[in-house]
Amino acid sequence: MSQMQIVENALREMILGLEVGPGERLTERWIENRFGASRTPVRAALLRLETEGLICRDGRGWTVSPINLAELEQIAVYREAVEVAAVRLTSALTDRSAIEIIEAMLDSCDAATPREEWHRVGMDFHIELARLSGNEFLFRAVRDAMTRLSRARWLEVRDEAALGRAWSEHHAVLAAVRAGDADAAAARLSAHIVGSRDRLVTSLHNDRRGLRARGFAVVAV
Amino acid sequence: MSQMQIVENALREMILGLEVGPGERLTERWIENRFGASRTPVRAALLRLETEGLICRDGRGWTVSPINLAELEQIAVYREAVEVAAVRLTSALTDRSAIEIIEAMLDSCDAATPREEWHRVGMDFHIELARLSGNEFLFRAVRDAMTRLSRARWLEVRDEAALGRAWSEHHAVLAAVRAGDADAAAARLSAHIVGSRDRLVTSLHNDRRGLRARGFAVVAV
DNA sequence: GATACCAACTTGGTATCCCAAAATGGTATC
DNA sequence: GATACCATTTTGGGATACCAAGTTGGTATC
Repeated sequence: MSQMQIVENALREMILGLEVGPGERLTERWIENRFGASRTPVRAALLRLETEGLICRDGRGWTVSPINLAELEQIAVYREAVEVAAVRLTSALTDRSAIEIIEAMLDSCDAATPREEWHRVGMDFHIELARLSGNEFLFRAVRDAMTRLSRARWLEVRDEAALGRAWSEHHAVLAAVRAGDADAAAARLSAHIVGSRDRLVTSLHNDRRGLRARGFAVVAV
Repeated sequence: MSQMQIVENALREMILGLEVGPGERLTERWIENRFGASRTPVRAALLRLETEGLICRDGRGWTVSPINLAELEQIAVYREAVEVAAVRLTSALTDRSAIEIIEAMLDSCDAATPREEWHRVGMDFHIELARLSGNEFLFRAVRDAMTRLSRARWLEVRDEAALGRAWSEHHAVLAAVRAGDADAAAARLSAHIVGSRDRLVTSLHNDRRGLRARGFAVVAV
């Protein structure tokens, strides 16, 4: 694997894993030393991560994108549009064998499963469902939206009750898709996304003080 | 303006203007000489254009993205999802003054207007309508989709009747938006996008031989 | 004439060097 | 003690040198 990809992936993991806090400054030289690569691949990786929205230019330098409440709400609207379109296509599929795989993925999480895994599976549910639509652009849009939401969703995952609600909503969507009922699937997914947004915004709002204390930049509306 | 942006913009114009044909190979050294920049900004520009889908990796090198029929159809589905979501938001706006600006933009095109301008205005209609929604992600999605469609739409623009149909459909959408009728606006926009896709696919199919003769790579389904 | 093989060239990937501008930190002045 | 000013350092943008892998073209062999 090329140096650029190594740096890109490692840096993405650091950002998504909150090892570098939202709002933190990044210098090309620091990354260079941190990963033992030269500036050429480092800069290529930064350009990539910028298009993913994980970092942003800060004047002449780079900053880990802050968690932006207004942006999170806009993303919810955006992902509702693309996910609903995708799930309608998926509901029309004749071959529904892949649905079982997704359901099994959901069921693989139990009380013993670490939070990190719940978090990943919760995102992959949406991504894989969109992938099934067969539309590459809807798929990418959902994947990118989930990536952008990823850091904020860490907070939601700490709420046991919210997780249970989300999981049962996931199952409800899958049931409608399996039945080929596009309208029901769309309605349930839509409700899930709106509910998910509300839970996220609420817990973010409650935790803002704590986040700032940890040095995380959280931008309000 | 930085060298990178100069190279990026100039190269984008060349690609969108079909000055370099779809499927054509690009070498970093050629671009370097063509624009008098060194490889650092050239590589940065290439990485950017790759994320826009205008160029793609071809093994170890770079290629101007071919015009891909299957991809165009997928983009139509994608943009229908995001544009309809955007126009619903736009229809809910109380301040509709910006609608007049868009309408004036459409009306600025007449028989004396060069085809290039018709093409640009036709794209900007959709982009600006999405921008009015106020949702940055829907806006970017529409803009990116139109960029990806841009080269193929050059072909449609040559058809006088198709242009007239498109323009009257644009006006119909605007009328519904101005009336605040989100459902009608959504339905009309949706029909326009589907019709636009059909016209595009048809004319592309008819012209494929001519395109190949000009050295353009056109990938079928 | 076909083919196997090799040398020269081309190309993208990487490292490194230089530069201008901006940030930093210390110091002199009030 | 606050502040204006200047030297130093740091930083990102750009240019260039080098390398390994892949391509090409020619040549020797059969």
